[in-house]
Amino acid sequence: MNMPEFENTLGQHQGLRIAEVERDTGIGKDTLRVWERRYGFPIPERDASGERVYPMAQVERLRIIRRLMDQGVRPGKIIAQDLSELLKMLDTFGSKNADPDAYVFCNAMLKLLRLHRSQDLRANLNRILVKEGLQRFISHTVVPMNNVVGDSWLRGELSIPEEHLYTEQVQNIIRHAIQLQPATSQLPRILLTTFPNEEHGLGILMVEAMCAAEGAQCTSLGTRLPLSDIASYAISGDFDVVAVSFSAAYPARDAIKDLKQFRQILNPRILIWAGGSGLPLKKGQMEGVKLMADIGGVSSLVADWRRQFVNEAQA
Amino acid sequence: MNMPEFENTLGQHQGLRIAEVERDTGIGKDTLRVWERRYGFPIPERDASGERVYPMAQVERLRIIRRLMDQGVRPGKIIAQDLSELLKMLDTFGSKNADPDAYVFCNAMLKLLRLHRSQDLRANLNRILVKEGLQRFISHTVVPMNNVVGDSWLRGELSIPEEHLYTEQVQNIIRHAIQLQPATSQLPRILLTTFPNEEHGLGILMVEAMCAAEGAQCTSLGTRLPLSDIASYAISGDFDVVAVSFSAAYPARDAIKDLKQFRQILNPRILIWAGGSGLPLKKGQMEGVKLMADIGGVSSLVADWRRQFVNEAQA
DNA sequence: TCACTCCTTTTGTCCAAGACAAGTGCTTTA
DNA sequence: TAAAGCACTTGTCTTGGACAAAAGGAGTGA
Repeated sequence: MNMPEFENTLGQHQGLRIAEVERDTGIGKDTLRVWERRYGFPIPERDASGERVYPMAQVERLRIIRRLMDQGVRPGKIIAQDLSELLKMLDTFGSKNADPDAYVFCNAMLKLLRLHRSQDLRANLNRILVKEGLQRFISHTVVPMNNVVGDSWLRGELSIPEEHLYTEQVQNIIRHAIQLQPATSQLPRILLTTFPNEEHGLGILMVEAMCAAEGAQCTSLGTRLPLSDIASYAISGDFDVVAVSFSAAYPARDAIKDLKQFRQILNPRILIWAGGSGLPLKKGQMEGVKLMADIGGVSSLVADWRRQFVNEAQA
Repeated sequence: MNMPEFENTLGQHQGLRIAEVERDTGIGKDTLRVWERRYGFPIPERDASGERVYPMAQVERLRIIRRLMDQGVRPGKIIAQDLSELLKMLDTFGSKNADPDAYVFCNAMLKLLRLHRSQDLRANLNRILVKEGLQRFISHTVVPMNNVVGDSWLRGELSIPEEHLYTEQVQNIIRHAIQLQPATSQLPRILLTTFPNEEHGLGILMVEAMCAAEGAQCTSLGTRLPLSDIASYAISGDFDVVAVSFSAAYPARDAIKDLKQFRQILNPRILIWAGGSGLPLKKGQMEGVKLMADIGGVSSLVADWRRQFVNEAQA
């Protein structure tokens, strides 16, 4: 039962133990050891009893590698590479900024974020929400901001706390707006959640906001729900749709694989709506699975569903 | 790269892999293996390639063992014991329901939860919030409900989706109430978050609610933030206090260890407030770390801080 | 009765090197 | 163009041993 081993005086942490590196980078212990064996990185120092101690520099580099891998780069290509190479590679990843107006606004918000002016950030976002309405706020403000924030984070221009702060603020605002919606009994009944490996709840919250604004009955179960539990809850609660989202960090193939598996165990009567940047849109359609290509399309998805439902009811 | 392995048809998962057991019980892979060797439990089955497959029954039992250990029981005493013995022991630890009124109310809410009547659940909770006020709502309604829900879940009377639903509803209500608080510039400035292994945000949200109601400046960064990032953000944002919470799922051992480590890297000027059921309260005080034994005490913690701050300012 | 030290037992984490299967990507074939 | 075969990549699991921190207990002295 070994100790954190924070070196000598005054919180100078010179290195982390393997369990701590796993915590901070999300890379498993086994993986760290096998990388060392195979690729020659990271090569930690050893403490008095021969256990690995990872210098902070290596941990930082591991974080960068992790980010690149989240973008789909394969570890073998990058682990042994130079640090400057890694940083250069990070720059090549970035999303296309469509709307120039939004772009200007986003950068202003980004500046507030970097200055940790959370109050101002919230006030500004709230202002836009009131001005534009919930749905336009989501599709024309939150979505581009997510992209800008995501890109900045990728390049290391934003720290993790700053990224979290942004997410918290936006979530609060959206949740607040949803709460203000009057209770409804209109169809469809939509169940919202994410799969066990997806811990980001912002995506599904945005979907909920769009649907709630259309007057649909939304029930959110938060994140990380086992597939079988979602399926049984959806049946017992008589839902019409299960909506799930995938963040960019979700491995694209797993998304497809998990969706297929979920489609198999879910009652065929219930539709699946899937969205998020972790989803490869080009991939083939599945029966009974609608891909939400952009968040703006969710409104029309609800409308389409109602049209079909009415048709079936008439038939 | 082994798969989640959802067994054959219809989402009948007959067993879990060791990584999944770790995820669901919070007991580490190494620990599971060493228990098998030493105590003879759990003894999982093996799949075609010789890898451990834990039957659900064993996982359930592990959950119970885990819960008992969270209460301070030592593993050697209980791992080999009979299941009925374990359940009996668990009853002796059942959270003390002090207030009989609260108890009745909680069970009514529990019934709503089991019926998936989320609207009614929300309405009821909201009613209590309005009637009692935010702080009393938290300490006299949410806390007992958390206990009741936690106990029910442990005994398998609640499904995971039901537990999630509860958490979502309560979080929404509390977040909503916090948002309604006017902006303040009173001290202390409090930074709220959780450590990387703690994914439950309800605890820290409750703390935020208590502090916000006292007029303190609260900034929440959500969950799962690396220690070094918390520390640097707290310094750069000129915070007076960092508040963290530990759910019952957090290994008590790690809670102390991580707190010590964090205390070392955090600027000594900044206080740490730590709370939650994952925290062994009997444990010795640390310099510069206040333990929030019960959520009701948070208000007075803020008051104490202010008194001390004023004294120092006068000196 | 309490507080302290010393000693034994308990207990979680780490290590090493090997094995393996799922996924990827390249090449060949129809 | 698409399917099929094949080699390569990569994360996870395996075993049994080792060790240090924490907990419990015994003994001692105030």
